[in-house]
Amino acid sequence: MQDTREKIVGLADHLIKTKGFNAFSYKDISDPLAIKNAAVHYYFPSKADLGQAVLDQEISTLESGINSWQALPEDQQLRHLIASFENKCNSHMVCIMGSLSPDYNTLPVNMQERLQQFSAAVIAWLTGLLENGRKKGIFSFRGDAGDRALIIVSNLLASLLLSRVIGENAFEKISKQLLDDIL
Amino acid sequence: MQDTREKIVGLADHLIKTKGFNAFSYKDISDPLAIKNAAVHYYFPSKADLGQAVLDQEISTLESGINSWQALPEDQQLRHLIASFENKCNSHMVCIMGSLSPDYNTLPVNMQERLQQFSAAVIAWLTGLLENGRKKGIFSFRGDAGDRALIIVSNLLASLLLSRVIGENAFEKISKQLLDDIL
DNA sequence: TTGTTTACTTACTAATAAGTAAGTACATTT
DNA sequence: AAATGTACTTACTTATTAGTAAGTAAACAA
Repeated sequence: MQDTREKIVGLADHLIKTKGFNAFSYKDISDPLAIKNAAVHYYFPSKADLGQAVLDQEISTLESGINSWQALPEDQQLRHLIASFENKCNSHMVCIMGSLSPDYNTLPVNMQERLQQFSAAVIAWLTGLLENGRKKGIFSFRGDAGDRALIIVSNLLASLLLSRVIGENAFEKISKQLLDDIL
Repeated sequence: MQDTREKIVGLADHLIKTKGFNAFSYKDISDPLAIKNAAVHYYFPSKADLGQAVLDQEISTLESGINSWQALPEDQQLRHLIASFENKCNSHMVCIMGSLSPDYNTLPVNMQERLQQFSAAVIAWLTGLLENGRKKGIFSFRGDAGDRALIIVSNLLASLLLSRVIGENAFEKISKQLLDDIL
């Protein structure tokens, strides 16, 4: 069954977002699935392979999300992005970038590359979104759209981290201000 | 000598900011100091004790920094804060909050408490700074000063994380926009 | 001078980590 | 019916981890 493979990747994704890549082991995956750790190694010989699979899934999930919002007005697309972060906040997760970037120096090279790919994709999409939205008069902000995209990504990422420590209203406050600043 | 103790805390602080709390071991500290791992355990019986010492030092360093800027105009104080993050960026470090918050769920309780203390101290100080600066006409921004403080902390924290992945100019761009938004 | 404290080292233990080699049960293909 | 592939398990190895108990050499105190 391809089912087990998907369950492993899903669990690994969740573990990265709750405990961090260096803080989970194959046992954390094999136990809940009621299989042996060697079964996880059967699908993903090394932890680097598993990490890469998680990032590949994150990238394709992002791309399909972006695609499905394509026809919506720019502010609605931005709200969808923010809503996806709100979901993570409510289930006490951080985003993949927020989890993996502090550990960046300790990650295998293949994971570093995918993480760069992921962040480049988010920023490129958001930059275009802001630019188009500004042209249409939906958004209003000063300065370069790329810089504004960076600010928004930066705030969403950090809001999940801060929510862990100072409580969940950190996310609300930050995301509200973010929208207020450009609408 | 108290010297060794301080060197241990200093090294641990650096390791947390470069590799993360769960990714360094006592060997990473004992080797460069040319002592045995048991010598580290002599000063800090458990890793939780060492982590607490690092956070206590971070808190007192923060407080003495804040104190030394007290007499300066508010924008100068903010620039000092930003400069301290720029230093971290240049030496390829993230801040203590940026490193520890993704691992928050895996941290011992004493470290969770100190991390809350640390973030509360930063935000309380920055909130007061922004409020005073706005009264004097040095800063100009909409909304609650506490929310704005959250945004600034959030951006500074995340800019160091993003710099790791997408390059160092992420920090420049974000910090520049931050100042532009309120000056 | 004797005893005690300080700052370690030596030499471990127990637990957990990632990873592997060989075997097995079942399904599918030839 | 025989051979092969799939999805695992059993049973390990090797490395690393946090942590500890007991010893030691030098400094200091009574």
